[in-house]
Amino acid sequence: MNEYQKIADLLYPNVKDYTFYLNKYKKRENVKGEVTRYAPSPTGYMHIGNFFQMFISYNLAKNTNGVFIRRLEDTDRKREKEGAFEVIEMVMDKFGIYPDEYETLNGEIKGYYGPYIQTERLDIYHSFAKYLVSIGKAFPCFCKAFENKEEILKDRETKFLDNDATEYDACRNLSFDEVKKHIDNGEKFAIRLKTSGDGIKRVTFTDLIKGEITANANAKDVILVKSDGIPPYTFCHIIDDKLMGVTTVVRGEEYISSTPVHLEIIDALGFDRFKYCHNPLICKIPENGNKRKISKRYDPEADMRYYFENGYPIESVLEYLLNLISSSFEEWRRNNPELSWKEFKFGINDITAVSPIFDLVKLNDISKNIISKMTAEEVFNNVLKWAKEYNNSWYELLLNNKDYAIKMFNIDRNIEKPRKDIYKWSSIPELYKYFYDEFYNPSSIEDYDLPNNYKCAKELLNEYLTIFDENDAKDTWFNKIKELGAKYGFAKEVKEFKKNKEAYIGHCGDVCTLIRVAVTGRTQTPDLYEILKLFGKEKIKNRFNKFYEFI
RNA sequence: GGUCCCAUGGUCAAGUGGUUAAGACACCACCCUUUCACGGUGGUAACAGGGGUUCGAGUCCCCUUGGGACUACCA
Repeated sequence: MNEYQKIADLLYPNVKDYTFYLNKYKKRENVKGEVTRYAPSPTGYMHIGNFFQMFISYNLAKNTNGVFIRRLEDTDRKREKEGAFEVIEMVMDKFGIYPDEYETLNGEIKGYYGPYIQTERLDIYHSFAKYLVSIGKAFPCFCKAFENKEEILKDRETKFLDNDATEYDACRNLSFDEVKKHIDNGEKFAIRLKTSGDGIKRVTFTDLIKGEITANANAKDVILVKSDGIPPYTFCHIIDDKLMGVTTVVRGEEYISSTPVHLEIIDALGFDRFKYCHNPLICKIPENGNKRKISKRYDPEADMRYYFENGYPIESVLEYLLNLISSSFEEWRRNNPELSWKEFKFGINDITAVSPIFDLVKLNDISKNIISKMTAEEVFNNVLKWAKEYNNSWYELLLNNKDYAIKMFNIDRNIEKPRKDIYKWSSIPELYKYFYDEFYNPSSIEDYDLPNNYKCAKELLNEYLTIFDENDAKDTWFNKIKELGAKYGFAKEVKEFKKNKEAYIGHCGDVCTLIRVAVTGRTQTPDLYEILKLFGKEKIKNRFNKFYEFI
């Protein structure tokens, strides 16, 4: 037994040989497509950039008939945020993105390559750490870690000053006896990689989005296992990805610069390298004009829960993201207006290399189109679902008279050119409240900027009530309005009015506006004919009477 | 400081050596029109700068500039 093996045994006396795990987790024989994973750490509530990356990963697996894994990377106990993983589970669930393999916090496991929670895999990591020590590619370190971020920042400043390309640790050449002395003292140890980097060597790897990247090879004795016995992301993701048979690592482009470290570890372990796909980061442009990563601290839309609270249909968010991921999505959508986004297959080459700027206006536009294609029933169900969680009074209101609500949502819908004014469910109350008597709230007629017609408003409206028939066809209905208006001095045709403005007090459109205002309290509403039909004579009469108080 | 990534209108973008430099969103105008929408037509608006290579450069190379990421016993 050589010196390295003796140290390894001293450090990890009771650990299985790493080959045990290599044998236990067999290669996936029947999977031809890409095996990808989403590996969130529960350090914050789900961020849109995080979701973006997850969504790319998911699609890559789906589009190639591969496997999509969700793995919880909970190795940073200090930064762990309670409830964060539950939010991730909830968000994925609501968006209908189901991993093929996963583990939930209440212990439900799906897949043969688990556990899928990293803190449940510590023995595995220790085996591989022991192996690296035993072949002299890693070593125990007894130095003191930095306590906080300030210390790190301060240390960084001095490092920048001398710009040393290599960073070898003081403990890298400890003998067995020296190690034993520390251990016997009861000191805790971390494991560091004994880098073969010299600050001159370079590495090249291929990124599926950016192409070939050449960078400085790692030349730091990086931490493989922290002194609390838990490895950092750097080490465990490699072992997990290997054992779980991951083929392509999809992650944010902030990881490009740490890839050389990962490569050295992979090589040291004797694994095959993975394919990499570093996706761009979603950005914002704040006041100062400089692009920056979208952040939950400043941008409410960065938190995925924003879309639930505001009631965006999940398809809207997904399609917007697809639009950012692949430039060919929009054209595909135009050519396939009826298909689900799930039918859209994009290649990895379609993914843009540029960090896109998040555009809420564009998202809203996509959302308007999606909602305009829904049936009234679908709208009703969606609004109801939203209201149940975020607007109790509207939940009651809608549920109270479902038929009425559906008829209301059906106005200007299910036609060739449907109305497109809803992009999120939370705007429904403001948009539709006047359909309910308790919210019918007209103000003084002068406030509506009508032509002079308010002088005869009451008589006209009263007479309209006598001729209104909810069974009239639209043409008949409109003709009646024209005739009635003519009696009071309104032009029957707009063109006629424009030609000879002096002869009339307004035109038939003005009569409509008056009726519209009287019955809804607004100058802007969907189709008036449909509204009147839905309301019926009695309701119209009541509203007219209330409106008279403001004349 | 160092390393890496990125660079076409306000935004998303097409473009793979020869184009009048697409399209979408937003904006503006007009048309349609009972309001608002929808729809239609048109418009404003871009290859960051400088050098090369080439008969020819948005496209290839170099430099500059600008922006971003990383540089932890975080991920």
